[in-house]
Amino acid sequence: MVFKRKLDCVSVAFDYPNIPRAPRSCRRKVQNKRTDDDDDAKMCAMDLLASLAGKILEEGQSSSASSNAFEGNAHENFGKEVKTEREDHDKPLKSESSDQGNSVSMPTYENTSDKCVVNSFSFPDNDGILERTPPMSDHKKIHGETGDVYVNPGFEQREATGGLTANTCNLEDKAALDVQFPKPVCVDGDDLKSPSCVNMTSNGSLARHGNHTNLVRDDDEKLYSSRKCSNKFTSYKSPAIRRIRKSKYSKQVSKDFGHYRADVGIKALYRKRKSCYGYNAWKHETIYKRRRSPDRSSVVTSDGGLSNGSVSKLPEKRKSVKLSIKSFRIPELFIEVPETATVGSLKRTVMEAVSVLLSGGIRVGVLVHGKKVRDDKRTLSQTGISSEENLTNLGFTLEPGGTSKVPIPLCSDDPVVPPTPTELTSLCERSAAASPNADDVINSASIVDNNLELVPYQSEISVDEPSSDSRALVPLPALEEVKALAIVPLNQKPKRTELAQRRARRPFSVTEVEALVQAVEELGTGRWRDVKLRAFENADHRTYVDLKDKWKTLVHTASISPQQRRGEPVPQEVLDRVLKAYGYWSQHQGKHQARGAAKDPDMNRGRALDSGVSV
DNA sequence: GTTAGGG
DNA sequence: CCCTAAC
Repeated sequence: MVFKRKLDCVSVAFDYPNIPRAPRSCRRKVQNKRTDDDDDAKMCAMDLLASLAGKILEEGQSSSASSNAFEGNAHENFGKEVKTEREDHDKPLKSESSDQGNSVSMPTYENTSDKCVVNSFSFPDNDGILERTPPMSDHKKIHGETGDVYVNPGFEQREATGGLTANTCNLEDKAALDVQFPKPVCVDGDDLKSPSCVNMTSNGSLARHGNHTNLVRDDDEKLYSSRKCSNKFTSYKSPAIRRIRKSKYSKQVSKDFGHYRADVGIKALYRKRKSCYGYNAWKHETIYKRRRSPDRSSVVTSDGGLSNGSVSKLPEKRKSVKLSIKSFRIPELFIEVPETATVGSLKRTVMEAVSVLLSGGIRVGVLVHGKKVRDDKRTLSQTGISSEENLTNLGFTLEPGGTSKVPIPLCSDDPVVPPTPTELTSLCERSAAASPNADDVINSASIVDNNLELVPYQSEISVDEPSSDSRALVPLPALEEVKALAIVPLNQKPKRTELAQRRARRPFSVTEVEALVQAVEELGTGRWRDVKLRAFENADHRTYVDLKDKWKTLVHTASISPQQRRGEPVPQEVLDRVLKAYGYWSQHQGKHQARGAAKDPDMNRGRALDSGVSV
């Protein structure tokens, strides 16, 4: 190996104390003994470590204050909130989750809980700028043996009344609900940039409050992945989502789920990236975000501060189409709450469902005369959308999932066989015009009043596990399947909302890296627990797995050209030590560690022998 | 609970 | 950073 060869001709700059690998059960004791040891060198090491720890702490504080903005109080508070809730959930959920494993029916839930199907959120026309579009479709109610199935055919335009309209809602049964957002999402002002490219950009107002960013970002993410997944998809820019104004609900989202959403969003990103990028995809997070920026600027617009402002200045190259969206029909959300649940808890449950839906990424479908427009490359005029036309024939759908989402009709043939990556890619493209039946199904099992556990599957599954997409996309028409969907988590390991959270990324500082390298030099690469105890004992956020992972990346970093390295540059000297130690310990690993260290002429000569430890 | 390795 | 098999 390169490393080894290098190792042979490089003089050793550090000592390798001969620390025998003790049985795990005694290692902690050994560690303690070592600490008490009078050995000068070790004391020096401890001093060094102490100072290092100080630096680390210092750095940690400053970095968390400056760079990790989203780890702030909200983060902490949210975690606490979740934790509190979890405690309430845990017990009942345990039995639930274990039961849910593979069984197909859970009569208990049928009997004890009420289910609602949330079909659409609409936005009151509060700005007077919205134009009406007529209903494009309706609920289709399919009657079954034990319940009703609401098949959501897609877009539905709702009268905007500003309140909660429960047209068919009956809390004693599954019910179809129309839920309206207090504030609208408006779309208008599209420019046609080229005849062959539907490049919708927005030029309208922007949300004045913070909450819009999430949605915009999600949209962006989705957009990005779409592109990644399909080269043919390049002409699709984005629907112009102009504004999402803060509301009671959105505030709630922001407050209660802001962090969650952000996190899940990242997770979703990660998963999507992973499926696209493969190995070490998480490394691309930063780049990914950077890359998205240009798109964002074309989506978010002018009057709120996030905009680029360029859109509205675009000269009229041709006739533009102005339209407004008054309400989106959302994918169905199955919600299950007990009769004893409060209205507040119901709200929260819907909230969560929506949050999950959004966090999983959403996609916009376009309907013209009630028909899905599947070809994203067609121009608006080619599609029959023009200023001359009566735009009341134009409709939109909000569909769950990003690009990994496979529309139901496309995978209904065999819902068990996961799509191959190739299939996914091709489906991604088509998914832009996905069936409105690609409903999002969310099962919410209720435990105690005010404590509703949300078990999202589809949106999360679709993002987290592309391979299980097809399962998540089992069509709804058959009642049995609906029951299964509503009651049995589709993925083997249901991911609770809490579990969907990902630890914040915390790049290692050079100081930390040095401490790590130091420890590995001394302890080897197979004793991460000891490494942790030695060099990161007080760094709670660094687990030994983290250290192991960091070492892995360090070795990789050290073996690539400096140009390919990212993040805070690690001094070459440190990287050299990494390679050296890597080479050494890969040569003297396992049970031969101690002996190898003692025998190696370049490393630590005599030291191991001095320690008197033998294997 | 740790380690190792793939994702 | 996550997940999990293997120990």
